[in-house]
Amino acid sequence: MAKPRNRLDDASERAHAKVNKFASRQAELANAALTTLAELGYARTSLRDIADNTDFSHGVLRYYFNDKDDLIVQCIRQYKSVCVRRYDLAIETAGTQEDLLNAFLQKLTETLLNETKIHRLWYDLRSQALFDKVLWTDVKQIDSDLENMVWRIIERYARLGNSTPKLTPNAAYAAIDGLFQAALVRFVSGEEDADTELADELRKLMRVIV
Amino acid sequence: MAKPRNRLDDASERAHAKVNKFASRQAELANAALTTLAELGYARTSLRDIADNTDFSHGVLRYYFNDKDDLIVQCIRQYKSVCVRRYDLAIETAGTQEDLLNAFLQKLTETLLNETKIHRLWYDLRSQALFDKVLWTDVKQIDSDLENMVWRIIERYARLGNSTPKLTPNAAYAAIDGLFQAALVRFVSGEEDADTELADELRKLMRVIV
DNA sequence: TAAAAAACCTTACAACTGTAAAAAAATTTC
DNA sequence: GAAATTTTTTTACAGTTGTAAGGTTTTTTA
Repeated sequence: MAKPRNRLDDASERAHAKVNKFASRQAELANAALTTLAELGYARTSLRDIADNTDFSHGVLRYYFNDKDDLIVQCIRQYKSVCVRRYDLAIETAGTQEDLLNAFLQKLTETLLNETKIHRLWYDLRSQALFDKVLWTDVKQIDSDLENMVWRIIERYARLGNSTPKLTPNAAYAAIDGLFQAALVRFVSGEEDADTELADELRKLMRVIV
Repeated sequence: MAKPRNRLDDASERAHAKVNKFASRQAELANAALTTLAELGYARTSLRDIADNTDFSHGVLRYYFNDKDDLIVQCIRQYKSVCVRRYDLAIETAGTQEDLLNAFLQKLTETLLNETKIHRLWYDLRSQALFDKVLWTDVKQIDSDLENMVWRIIERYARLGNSTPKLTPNAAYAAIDGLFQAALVRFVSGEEDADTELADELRKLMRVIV
């Protein structure tokens, strides 16, 4: 039986809707900011640049975010939600070591080619966080999430091959991330086969670290 | 027998001295810029910030460098000259695999602790280069020099142990650099034992990649 | 539907940016 | 030691920055 609605319910529903609307507008703007930042980089992006990629004026950004850092932190969180569970399906469905590795490398090279600029931004922001304490907490959180993601893959890879990882989660992520970053650098600088090189290198690396 | 000096010799000597003086003043300023950049990061450093770390006014920077990018490129070259041959002596004198690894890790953890800010700047500039083509050539050159340096170590390490490297120079450098970068992040964020962790992780990594 | 509130836009501002030109000081030249 | 040149400082400038305040429009409220 439906609850009879009274004035209080109406008010709280409206309030709720308002919060949601505010949040979704925030997300919309953060998304536009993400695009702009990915294009220009942290150092070269102004609030006006970001606003130019929306239907709003740059003053509106001040309405939805306390300041520029606040906006960028929201951006980072937006990024996180996109990238952190990318490989989970591949991990679960893979039945053999080779399947798992193929699925992982497939996704990884795919995102290297298709989301190049976002990855470029990620490394930019991670560097910035070393100078700007405000960004630090969120960046660290994403890095940790990525590390966990990589470790889930490594653990499953090891289990499927009846072996054990030879590195700590820390080191395994750092090494794989290093290879990805280097491949990104190569790809941005015009090497078209950066993706297949990355896959080859990662195959060799996986072979020795588990 | 001393060559009799004539007017032409004098003139060319003076010209030479002048060039040297200009170059050494350039180097002096680039060095100050390096310090400031290391402190504040690329995005937050203005020409006035740099000049404040010298006895000169910010207009002088324009006299010695064409523009800001020119100054920063000189900075990067200054950095390169400092860092690229850091491990050569250790490589040459080491007689056993263990000696070599110890010497390498010793130097590496030392520079992690003592030159933290310069390393932080390096990763910052490498990220910037992905957005700014002007920085690209010099950054790429340093990256390549560092890769060669790491590869000399790996090759010698392998030879001393009668084994062969299991990764390409590319991948070996990327993995080791990844570990170093992660250790830098940990150290900057306050983990005091980041250096010993780095050493442990690198020992494990070296064991499996050659 | 009039009043109130929220959402959004325009404009303004003070600080800072890289660059440039002109003035001053120091050095070199003859 | 006067003139010319180089080096350095000062000052100026036009553009950009993040931020804020004051309106205007739109939506909600009663």
